[in-house]
Amino acid sequence: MNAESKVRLRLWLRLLRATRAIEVRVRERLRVEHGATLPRFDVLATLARAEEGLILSELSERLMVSNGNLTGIVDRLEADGLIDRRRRNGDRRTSFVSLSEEGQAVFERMAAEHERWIDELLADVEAEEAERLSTRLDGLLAQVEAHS
Amino acid sequence: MNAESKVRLRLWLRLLRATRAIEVRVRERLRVEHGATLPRFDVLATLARAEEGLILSELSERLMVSNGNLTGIVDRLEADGLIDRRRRNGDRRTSFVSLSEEGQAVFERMAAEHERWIDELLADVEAEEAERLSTRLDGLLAQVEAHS
DNA sequence: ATCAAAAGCTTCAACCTTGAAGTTTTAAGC
DNA sequence: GCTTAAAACTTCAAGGTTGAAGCTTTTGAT
Repeated sequence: MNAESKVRLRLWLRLLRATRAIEVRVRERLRVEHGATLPRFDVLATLARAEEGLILSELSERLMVSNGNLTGIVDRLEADGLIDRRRRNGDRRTSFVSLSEEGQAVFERMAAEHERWIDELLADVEAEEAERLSTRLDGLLAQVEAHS
Repeated sequence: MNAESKVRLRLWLRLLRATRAIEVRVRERLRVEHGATLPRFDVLATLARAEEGLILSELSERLMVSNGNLTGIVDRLEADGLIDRRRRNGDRRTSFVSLSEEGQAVFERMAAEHERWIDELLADVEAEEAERLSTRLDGLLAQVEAHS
């Protein structure tokens, strides 16, 4: 293995560690302050960004999780009254999902706090630096996704 | 919420997406080519780096997962003969864990491929760029960990 | 119109993950 | 020495996660 591969490997390990560190803290907060989990929050956030709603498979693609996984999470969110589920375009295969009124309200409260937590956690990252890093991670994502 | 917090939020979201994208691909490869999972690989990798071995709680801290979680993973790795478990310093509370000979061999094979996969996935990231990003993520991790 | 293939879900078993509660063992204070 | 606190695990229930297998519905090719 050449030296470049070591450097890339290190990048991947750091990426994973940094992400996990933040993830652990966000999970904890979501649980303690909202009785929520990260996957549930992610689903609500993705729906909130989608305006109209999404079919399940679109949701699973955006979240990068399996379809089977989403079935369960969405089941529970629906049971809790946070999302609505209906058919789309008369296609009887699809499950079109959107935020309920309550889901919208609940999400907005969580999202505002979530933004605050991240702002606190990353307080020492200058805006410019954050911008730069974001751009690079975006590029990185694009490259990774180009591989199949 | 001010503009800076939006930028930081975006950074976090990008971090998460990039990490997940890589993670999904690594998981798939580990499964298909080695019948392994990421958590198992992570445990082996951490032990391989530790030379002597580690007690469970040290392992859980490094991996940023709960103690209860590790019990199960380590149970299965032990059952598969990849790791050894014994007492340390006569302390009968601790579970001191290390790679078995087979575990060492299995890990080395996986690690070499893992490095290759990452090298392929991140092929378009220049070494210098990777270096820079790593350093920044390291700083970011330190800042996050400073928050409790 | 027919029928094979694809799309969209759901179900399932196995594993991962968590935090809370409980057990055993060690350390600390008196 | 005794007793309380702390440390290190394990167990457990609930939820998340996956890929494989299976079901229904739609699409596309003929």
